[in-house]
Amino acid sequence: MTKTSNDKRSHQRMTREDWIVAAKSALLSGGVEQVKVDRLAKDLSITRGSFYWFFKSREELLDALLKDWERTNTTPLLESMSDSTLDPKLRFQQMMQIWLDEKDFSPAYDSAIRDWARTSPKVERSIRRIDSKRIDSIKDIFVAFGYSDDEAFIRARITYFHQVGYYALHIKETKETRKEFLGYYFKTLTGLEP
Amino acid sequence: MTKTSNDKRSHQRMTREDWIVAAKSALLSGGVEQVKVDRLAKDLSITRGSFYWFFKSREELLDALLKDWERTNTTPLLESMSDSTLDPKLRFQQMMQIWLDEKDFSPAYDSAIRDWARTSPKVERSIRRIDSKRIDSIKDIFVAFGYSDDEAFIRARITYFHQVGYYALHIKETKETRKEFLGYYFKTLTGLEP
DNA sequence: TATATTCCATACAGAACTGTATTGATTGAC
DNA sequence: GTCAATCAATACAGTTCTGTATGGAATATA
Repeated sequence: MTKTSNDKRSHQRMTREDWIVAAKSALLSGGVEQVKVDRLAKDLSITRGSFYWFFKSREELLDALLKDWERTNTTPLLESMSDSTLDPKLRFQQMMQIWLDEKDFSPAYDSAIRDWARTSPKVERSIRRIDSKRIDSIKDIFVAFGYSDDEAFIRARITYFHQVGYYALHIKETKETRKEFLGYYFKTLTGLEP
Repeated sequence: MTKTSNDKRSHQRMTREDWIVAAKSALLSGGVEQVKVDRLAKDLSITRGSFYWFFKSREELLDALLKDWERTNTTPLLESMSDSTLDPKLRFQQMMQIWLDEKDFSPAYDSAIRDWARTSPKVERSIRRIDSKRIDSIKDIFVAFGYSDDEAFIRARITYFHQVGYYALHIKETKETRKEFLGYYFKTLTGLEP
């Protein structure tokens, strides 16, 4: 793991948050199995003595990490999608914009949590709940387009699963390239002309 | 890991293949980080002495596992999709059928390898190559439908990424439910009436 | 400046793994 | 049945991790 060492010593003393940040970074770059208090300490140039002052165990850190994800990566996204007063076309475009911007929302964080869910029932439950909420929100948009409940549901699925798949493949493209395709995405997913 | 112990002793002596099968099972249920020669041995009720007779190291086992995936889970699928003499509508339906059947192809195996790719450049290269081939094959179908190169490409992406996302979410549905939705999938993805 | 609180270093015990080396048991070929 | 090849058990050394216990340093508060 040749990772840029996040030396924190220069800063001052450690906080609980610092450990979570380091854990997140390790999770993103290598999955849960790489977030070891051992390595985090080395990365932060500090000893595990500090860690065990802030956390009871590694598990407690992982719990905190999951909470961090929920707080920073799911609530804002959902809120930004649920303004039902707007024109559906606009809502759809706004959604695509959020996926594209990767500002209010980090796809990499999402993917990492999804991988983790594979081996942790706790995480599995958490992400399943979030996925359902997101799909429902997207479905609302298609209902507003005038589609039947069933078709709106399938279109929402295709839209959402497509995003998940896109991130799962770790495609590397510039935002410009992605923007060029936006028209076709709109046409296919909504079934309407752009 | 409450896993059904694949006790092999009753059978007879171990083979290289037996270890790979056990490794695959561990990979599927818990990711690469769970395939430890230690645990495999315990699961097979044998000692690691056997393992190190067949394999130089754990890494050699993982290499063999990746090869197994390529051999059993990619070649057959691609071949079944590339019969360009057929009607595109039929080809599309055949493809959907393969995803649905999960016979010539194991989505779970695919997902597990994809997770693994996150931490292994070797695996990453492998799956990236396969993904490209698959997307190309799907694109061919949309081109046969009469779509432009660009639009065919995007529709292929949506189709494929959607599948990847579907499996990444570990959705649990009966095949009957999935079949009911097939019409809407066809309509959305191909832009045509079923 | 005393002193209590907060934070960190160090040392220890132990689990879970990898890999090597050696010997013992089983099997097939003759 | 002998003997060589194949497969497996055991013991050992070493690494990477977790968690505990304890003492010492830094910081805030009085």
